[in-house]
Amino acid sequence: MKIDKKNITLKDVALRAGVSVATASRSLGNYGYVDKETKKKVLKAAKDLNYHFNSIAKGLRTKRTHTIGFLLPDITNPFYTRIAKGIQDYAYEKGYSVVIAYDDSMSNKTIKFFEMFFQDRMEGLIFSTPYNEVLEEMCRNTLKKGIPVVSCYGTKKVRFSDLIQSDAIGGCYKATKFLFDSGFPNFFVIKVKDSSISQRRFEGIEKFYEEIGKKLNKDFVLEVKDYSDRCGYEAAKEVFILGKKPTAIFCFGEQLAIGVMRAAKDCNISIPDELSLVSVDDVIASQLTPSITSVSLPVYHAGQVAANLIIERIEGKKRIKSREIYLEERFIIRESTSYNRLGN
Amino acid sequence: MKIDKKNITLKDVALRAGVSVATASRSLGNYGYVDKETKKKVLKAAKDLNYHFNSIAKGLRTKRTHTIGFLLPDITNPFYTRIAKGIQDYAYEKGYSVVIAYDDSMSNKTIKFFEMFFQDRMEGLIFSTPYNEVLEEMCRNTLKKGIPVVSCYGTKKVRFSDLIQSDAIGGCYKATKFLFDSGFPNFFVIKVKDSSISQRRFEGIEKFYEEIGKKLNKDFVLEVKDYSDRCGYEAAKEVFILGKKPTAIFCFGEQLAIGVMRAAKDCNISIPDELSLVSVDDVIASQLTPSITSVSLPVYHAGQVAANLIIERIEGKKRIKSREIYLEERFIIRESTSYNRLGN
DNA sequence: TTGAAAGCGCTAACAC
DNA sequence: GTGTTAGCGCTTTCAA
Repeated sequence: MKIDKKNITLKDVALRAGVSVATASRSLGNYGYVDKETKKKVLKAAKDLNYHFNSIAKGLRTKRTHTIGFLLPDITNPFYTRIAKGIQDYAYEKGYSVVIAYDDSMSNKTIKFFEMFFQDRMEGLIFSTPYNEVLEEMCRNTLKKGIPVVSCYGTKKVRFSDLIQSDAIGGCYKATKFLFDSGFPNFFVIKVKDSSISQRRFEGIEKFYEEIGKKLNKDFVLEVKDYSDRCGYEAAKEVFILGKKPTAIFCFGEQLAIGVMRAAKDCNISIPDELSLVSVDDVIASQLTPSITSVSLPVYHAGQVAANLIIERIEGKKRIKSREIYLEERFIIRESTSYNRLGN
Repeated sequence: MKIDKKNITLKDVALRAGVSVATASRSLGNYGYVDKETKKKVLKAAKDLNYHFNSIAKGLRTKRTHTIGFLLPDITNPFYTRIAKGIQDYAYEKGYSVVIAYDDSMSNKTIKFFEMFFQDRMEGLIFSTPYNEVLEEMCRNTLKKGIPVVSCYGTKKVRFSDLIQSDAIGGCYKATKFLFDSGFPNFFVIKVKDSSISQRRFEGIEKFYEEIGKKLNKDFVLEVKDYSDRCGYEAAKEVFILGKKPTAIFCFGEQLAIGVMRAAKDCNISIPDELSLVSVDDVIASQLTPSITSVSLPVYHAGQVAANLIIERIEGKKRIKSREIYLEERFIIRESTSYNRLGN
């Protein structure tokens, strides 16, 4: 295997084309005045030499990197990588590359990310992570340097240029209406304690009940510790064992619903024949058997919006005021729900 | 919001610390001879000024970027992002950052990636993508420039420095033995036509049969077009409708197995009571109900190995010969399989 | 329309 | 131990 000795630079290209580096630069960079023929010569020389542009050098000179950093909590979770895809697809289109990093919710990794973020002179920050103190401080730093920050389904409790959130209230309102119309006015809810998003989801349910002038029975609300399948399993199992026989359960997270499915299986309760199940998130809901009727978040679209907002700011069309955008959630009916004629 | 006017450079730090840029550089870079006290002064000055090192400039000067590119087909698939995580975790430890890109199996995106790869002067390439012509050409280019290339569960049909593959034969051997010992000597297989990995998996089955001196009944081998859940569904459904009543099915891909579960549900066949199901990949197998007994690939570990190999080469401990590493697959017994006393 | 030359922020000889 | 200085490869005045 032969290895190219020396890096080909603009100078080499210019030499071969018989022009100056300035002209070569203008030809390759598509700017300034260059004679058509000259340009053609330069392009040919570059191709002949197998020249690869050095964007490091360009970056040093122009102080631009066309790079956006995206921080997410867990790279193996499709919920976040779908956001990442939305961001990248949009950013690439606009000539930006995006560096994806995850911090596994560990602040030492968050610190490492920001070190890299600043050292590599990234031009914008998008994050989908929950609150932590390092993030808060770093977002402040970032903004102070004039670099825009967008929270995309991330925490609301730090400084940012723009924020994208889910219209959780609207989504759960739809789900509630569906359950009600399907004959399950007394469905159970599994929500997470001390979770602000769970709280907002709950407001969606309350809103519906308010509108129809009924009261929600607090006995049907189950509060669990976190969004894990284990919590869903334990909560459901307890209900089943106590013989409460719910006809429908609404979970505020997909993993919770997966736990409920397992509990139902254990107790020989058939979904959807004996129990209707509704979930939120829609990450693998469609792949399960039965597939789960879900409130679906437009994560890919959210990523695109985030990229759009940040590039808009990077390119200077920045409005002073920060924006908060709430993206609508869809409600998708699948196999895990049925119609209940009895209405109990 | 106040915005920092000017970028703080090494010069500023040196000025404030009352030393030369060289000394400042030595202090911040931890190399060469620097007096302890001097170093302390420089560090303080840097902190005071909120100095952020400019790795673009460093890169230009040293011609090193400490960056590895990782190309995968689909960023929303946890199979690949677990590899990515393995790579990043290892690389970060060694002071490298990794740029993750996906090409959605579209060669124009592959081209874009390599443009970026060369322009940004990345020092190593890892890919998990299947064969395509652009990839082949670009890998050749990359190697010619002296940049190492590692295929991590990617195609074997291009030039590379090192290759990591799965011991598909061994994994399927284990699964076959399990099915046999569980009383299912006549299980059905769903494999994919024209897939080299499916072919190797099949060899694992044949190997077992050879050892016990029996012949595999070809009637039990189902060949489908691709690895989609749809193909799994259709193949299984047809078998069920024909009344063949298999007692066990072994799928060479998780999505195939998901399709089989759906078909079984449709036909009122209970898993595992009436049908045992074994799968390969282990991406969401543990989250399904019932959870699927699976051949599990050590993807995270594979990523770490890939990162290790490439960094070894980048740092010059390169052996001439290219290596091929086959990583063992585990076999995990879950709920989708039972024991068959009848043995038919 | 093209070229000469300065300089982006850093490192690494080399001199002191 | 520390400072001086010449570039790394590119863009961008400015002058021709």
